[in-house]
Amino acid sequence: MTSDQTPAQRLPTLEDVAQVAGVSRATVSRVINNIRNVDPQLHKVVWDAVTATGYVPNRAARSLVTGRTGAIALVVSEAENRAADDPFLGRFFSDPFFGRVVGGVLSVLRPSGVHLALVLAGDEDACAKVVSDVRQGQVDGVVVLSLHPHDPLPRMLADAAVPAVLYGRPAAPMPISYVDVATYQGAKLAADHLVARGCQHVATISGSVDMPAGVDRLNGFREAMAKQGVAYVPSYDGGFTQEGGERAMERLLAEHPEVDGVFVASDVMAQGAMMVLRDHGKTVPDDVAVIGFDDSSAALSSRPPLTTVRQPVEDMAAEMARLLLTRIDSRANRTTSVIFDPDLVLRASA
Amino acid sequence: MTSDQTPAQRLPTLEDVAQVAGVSRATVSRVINNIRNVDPQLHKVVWDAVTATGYVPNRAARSLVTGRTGAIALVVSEAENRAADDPFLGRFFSDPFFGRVVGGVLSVLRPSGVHLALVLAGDEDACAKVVSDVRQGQVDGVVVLSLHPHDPLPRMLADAAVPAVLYGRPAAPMPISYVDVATYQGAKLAADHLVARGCQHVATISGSVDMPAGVDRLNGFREAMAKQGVAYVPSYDGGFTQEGGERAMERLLAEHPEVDGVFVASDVMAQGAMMVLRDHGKTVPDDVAVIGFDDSSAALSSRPPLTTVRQPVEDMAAEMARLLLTRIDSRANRTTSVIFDPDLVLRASA
DNA sequence: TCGGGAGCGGAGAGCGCTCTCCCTTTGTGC
DNA sequence: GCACAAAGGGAGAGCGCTCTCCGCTCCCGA
Repeated sequence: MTSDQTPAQRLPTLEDVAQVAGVSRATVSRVINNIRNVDPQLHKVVWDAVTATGYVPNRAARSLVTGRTGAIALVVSEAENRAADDPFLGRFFSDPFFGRVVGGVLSVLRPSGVHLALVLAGDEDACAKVVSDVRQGQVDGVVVLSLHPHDPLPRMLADAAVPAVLYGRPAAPMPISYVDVATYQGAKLAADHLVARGCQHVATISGSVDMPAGVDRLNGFREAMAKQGVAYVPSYDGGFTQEGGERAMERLLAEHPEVDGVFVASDVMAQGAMMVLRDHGKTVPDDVAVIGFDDSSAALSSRPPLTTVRQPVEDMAAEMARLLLTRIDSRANRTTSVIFDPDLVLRASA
Repeated sequence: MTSDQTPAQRLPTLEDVAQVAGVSRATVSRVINNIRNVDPQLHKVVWDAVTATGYVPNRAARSLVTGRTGAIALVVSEAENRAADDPFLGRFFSDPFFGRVVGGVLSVLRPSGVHLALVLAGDEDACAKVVSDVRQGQVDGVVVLSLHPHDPLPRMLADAAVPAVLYGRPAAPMPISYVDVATYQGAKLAADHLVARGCQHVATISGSVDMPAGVDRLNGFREAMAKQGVAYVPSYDGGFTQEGGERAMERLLAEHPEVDGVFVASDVMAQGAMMVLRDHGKTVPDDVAVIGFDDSSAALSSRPPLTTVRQPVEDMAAEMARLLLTRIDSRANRTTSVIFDPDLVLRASA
C-alpha cells in the first residue's frame, strides 16, 4: 500500500507543498509560520500551493519539534472529601456557570487554533497529575476553576511555576495569575440601590465565609451600607446553595420580620430565598426587595426576574485564555491579574 | 545548554529508560504498549526503570508514528441562523445538560488517557471544519451534541464515514452511531402513572415536533394513553423552553380548564408550566398532577419537586465515549447504537 | 570597481516514538 | 545429533515538522 495506490488516504505534507511550489520544505514552513522575510512573490506561490494541495500542518510533528502541544486544559478542581452518594460531576456540572466559562475560553482559543482539553481534578492526586501533565508537556498550560477555598491545586501550580490562570482570586495570596470581579464595587452597587429604593431594614444572605467571594461580598456590602449610614446589617450564611438560601431566608424572616431589602450573595441562593418569601406571603419587590449576585441563568428564570450584580463570566473567561496564551508565548514566568467591573442589572426583584 | 547542564529540564525519553534497564528502545516500547511477549523478568526490570526515571511517553512523538492523536472532540453543534443578540454560547451552555454529558464522557476517557477537546460548531462552515479536522487527524473521532433537527453535521459525518457518535437518534435515518433513551417506554411510564393516579383529564405539553425527541415523546404518550383507553389527549407545543412551557400551559388551562394531569416533555417546560399553574391558583399535584422528562436539575429545584422520566444522561454519555473508542480502535466502519431504559422518578408533583 | 552586509532560500539534523525486519537463542521432534 | 520452529530482543528506518547553519544574490557606499 504505497502512497501512489492510495492518494486519497495520504494527507499532503510540507514536502508535497514544497514540490508543487517548487521550493524547499523550509521555505514553505517559513510561509506557514510567517517567519522571517520571504519574497512576497514566492509567498503567494507557496500559498497557492498550500490551497491547491489542501495542506494542513500536522500537529504532532510540529509539537514534537517545538515542544508545545497547542492545547491548554480547563481544570475543574474540587479537591475535597466527598460523600460517595454525592458525586462531584453531577453537582458542579449542573451549574450553568461551567458552560459559560467554556464558551468564553473557546472564543479566544478558536481563532488561534489552540485546543481546549477538559480535565477534572477530584482529589489531591488528581491535582498532582495536573501539575505533572503540564510539566510533561501534555498541555501547554491550564485555566482553573477552583471550587473550594482549601483546594491545594492553586498552590501547587504556583510552586511549580507552571503557566496557569485562575478564575477568582486564590484564598491565600500566592504568585499566580487570575481574573476576578471587583466584588466590593459590586456589593456597593447593590447597597446603594437598596437604599435609594427606600429600604429601611436591609439584611444580607452571604455565601460561604471561608471563600474569598463569600467574604468579599459580605464585607463589601457591609462597608457600603455603613457609608450609607447603616451601621448594622444582619447576615445569614447560605453557603452558596439554593437550600442554604432557603434556610437563611427562613431564619432571617423569623428573627427580622421587618426586613424589606435583602442582598443575596448569589443568584442561586436568591432563587431559594424568593421561594421562601413567597411561601410566607411576601411579595417581591413590594414587601421585600431582593438583589442577587452573578447574573446567572437562575436570575432570569426566577420569579420575579432577579435584579442582580452582573459578573461578566464570558469576558472573564476569555481574558483567562488571553492571559494564559500570552504567558505561554512569552515563556516568562510573570503573573498578571485582571479585575473586571461589575454592573447592576435591573430586573423586577428590586 | 546541553542536557547535562539542565537535567531537570529534559524529560526522560525511551532511550533513557532503555539505558537504565539495559535493553533497547524497542523492548521498552513493547513493554509500555504491552505488545508481543516480553520475558516476564525483563518486563519487571523495564517497569522498574520506567518508575525510576519517571518516564512518561511523549504524546506527539507517538502520534506522529501511529497516526492517532489520543484525543477526541466533544462537538456542540447548533448550525442554524441566530440573531446576533441571542448568542449561542450563553443559551446552550447555561443548560446543565451539557455538563452532565461532559462528566459522563470523561469518566470513560480518563482511564484510557484520551483527551477530550471541546469544539463548538455554530454554522455549516464550522461543521465542515469538524469533519476535516477528524480527517486531518486533529482528533481521532467525535461525540456530538446536535441541538437542532436540521443540523447538517450528522449527515456530513455519516457521509465522511468518520468515527462519530451522536447523543440522540438523528432526525433522518443515516448510517451513524448514536445513544438514545427508549422514549416510547418513558412516555408509557408517565401515562400509566397518571392513569393509575386517577387522572381523568390528561393533556400533554410537547417539545418541538420537528425534533425526534419531541415527536417520540408526544406519540409515545398518546399511544400509551390510547392503550389505557383514552383516545384523545390534547397537546400543546412548548418548544422545549421554559417560556414555551408557560405559554402552552396558559393555553391548556384556557381551553381545557378541567385538566387534572399533564405530561410535559421536558423538565424545563414543566417548571414553567407549574409556575403558571400556581399563578392560576392550582395546586400541584392535588389539582393538577405534573410529570416531566429528563430528570435534569430543574426537576429538583422546582416547586414542588418534579416527578419525571429519568434519562440517564451520564450513563448515555459514557456509552458514547465507549462506542467511539471501540470504533476508533477497530478501524472498522461499522455503526452501533445503544438504547437506554428510562425510569420514572417519583417526587411530589405527581 | 570592489568589499561588506543584509536579505532570502536550501540543506540537513534531529524531536521521541513505533514497527518492520532480522538475528540470536532456546525448545522440540525425529 | 540435527533440522527446524518459535519466540525474544535489537537495529534502524522513518513519521512530518522546525530551526540552525550556510551559501547565494543584491545593493550600497567608498
